[in-house]
Amino acid sequence: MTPPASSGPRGQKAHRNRLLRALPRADYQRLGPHLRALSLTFKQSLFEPLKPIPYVYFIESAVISLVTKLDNGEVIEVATIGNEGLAGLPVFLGAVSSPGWAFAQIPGEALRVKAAVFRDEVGQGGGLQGLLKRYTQALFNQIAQSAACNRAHGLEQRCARWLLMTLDRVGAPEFSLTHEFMSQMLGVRRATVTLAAGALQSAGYIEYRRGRVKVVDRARLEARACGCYRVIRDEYERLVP
Amino acid sequence: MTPPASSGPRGQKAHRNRLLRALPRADYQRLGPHLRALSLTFKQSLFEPLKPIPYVYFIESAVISLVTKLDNGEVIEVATIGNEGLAGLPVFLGAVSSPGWAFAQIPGEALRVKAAVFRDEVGQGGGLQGLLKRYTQALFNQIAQSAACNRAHGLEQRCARWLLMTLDRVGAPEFSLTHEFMSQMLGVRRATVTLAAGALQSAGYIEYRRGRVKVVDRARLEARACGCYRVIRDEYERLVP
DNA sequence: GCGCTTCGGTACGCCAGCGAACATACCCCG
DNA sequence: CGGGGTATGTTCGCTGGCGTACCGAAGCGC
Repeated sequence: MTPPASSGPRGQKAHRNRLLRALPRADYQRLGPHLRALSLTFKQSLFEPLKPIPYVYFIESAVISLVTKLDNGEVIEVATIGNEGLAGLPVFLGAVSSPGWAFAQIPGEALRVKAAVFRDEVGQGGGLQGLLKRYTQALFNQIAQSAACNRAHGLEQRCARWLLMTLDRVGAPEFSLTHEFMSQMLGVRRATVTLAAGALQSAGYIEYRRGRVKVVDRARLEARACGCYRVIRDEYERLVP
Repeated sequence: MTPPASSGPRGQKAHRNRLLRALPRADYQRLGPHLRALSLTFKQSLFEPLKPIPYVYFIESAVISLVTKLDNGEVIEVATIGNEGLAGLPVFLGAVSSPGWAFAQIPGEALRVKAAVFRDEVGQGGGLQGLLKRYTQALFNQIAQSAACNRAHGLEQRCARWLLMTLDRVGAPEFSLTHEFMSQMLGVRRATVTLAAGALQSAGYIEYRRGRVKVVDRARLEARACGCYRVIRDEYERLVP
């Protein structure tokens, strides 16, 4: 299903990444030769706060967390990135580094390109430019919605939203996840996640056992989540079809 | 101090807007003739959720709130925009509209340009493109930091941060502000703001009377705020000097 | 200077989520 | 098959902020 990590790309439409698929042919032909497939392992770091961002990653099947590290050392997730997008947007936006931190939340495949090469390619104008702008807008919207959501909605709703967003990006109904990890992403205690997840489980929306979750009733899970989920998803659809 | 609202711009360096000042001369000469100065009144709306964004506003002395409207009707601020930037970024990013909502939080001057004209000008490439990308990155960072901050920090710290960010953009140590308004921006109850603001007042950092605040000890207010304030400010300095 | 509106202060009971523990259950590895 | 480590379950008291409500006071328009 996924090509071996060492092989190069074998044609635009073989990719699962939506940005690469949407790229005009001519742009892809310039960019393609610089793409290098690789597998990302759990918690593998893609770039770190205020250090130069070395590569831009087009995500195929992994799921990336974009987090902000606070003064007290706590990290909080501000966005989730999957095959709809790319990690390393600051490079597109003309920054060498950013205060954010990106790592793989779910292991999987990605294609990377050196930051300098990517910057050059973007500099050519072309279709990549516009595509990435629209993607920026969608990611922008995701973060803005999360910011509001973090303030206004209770844990159970946010928990449901988070599961759905990860679910969409993983593609499979079951994936690895501990309460501990989720608690960090959501910025709450582990014990509090246990309660919220327990509620979702006993309601019959999800099932989990020791580090694995399975969504069994997606529709009702979505009904339980806050509207933020839909707002974010719809905006992605609208901007990066 | 501010030009009459009806007059056109009288030269690039007369502007207080940092983007316009940083714009290469050639770009400014193309864009300048399309700029139209106007005064923004309190709560004047610049664009609304999912409606076409008619104008892009370069802010001179007003302060703009970018808010997200939630399903329950509540609005929460996700970013503050002042003379360091511009309202209507989705136009730059190739969107016709956005789920956000922008309005004047503090009245003042701005220069606006029709969205279509702005889009054309950006399409020319040039210096505007890169400048706006870096600005996008800075705004991006502001929102990401706010998202984390909203989750992690107590009201008093966020309150201090908010006051500082507005202060920086207003330019004057005193400005109009009610507890009620601030409570909406911060996503808390009015009564809770009264407590937090009261604490800051009795600590001697600020003074207020019926809808006006005055910051009397900026340094100590900054010490009371969370580190998010500095992270956001420094990133603006770094990207849009 | 009067009255109305708007803003701020305060109080009540309530609840989500906190911090810190400790108890259990699962699963992998030896 | 039996540890040991890791994940989950549960408890305790605590606190920040909630919803609601009422009151006083400042300012504005007349």
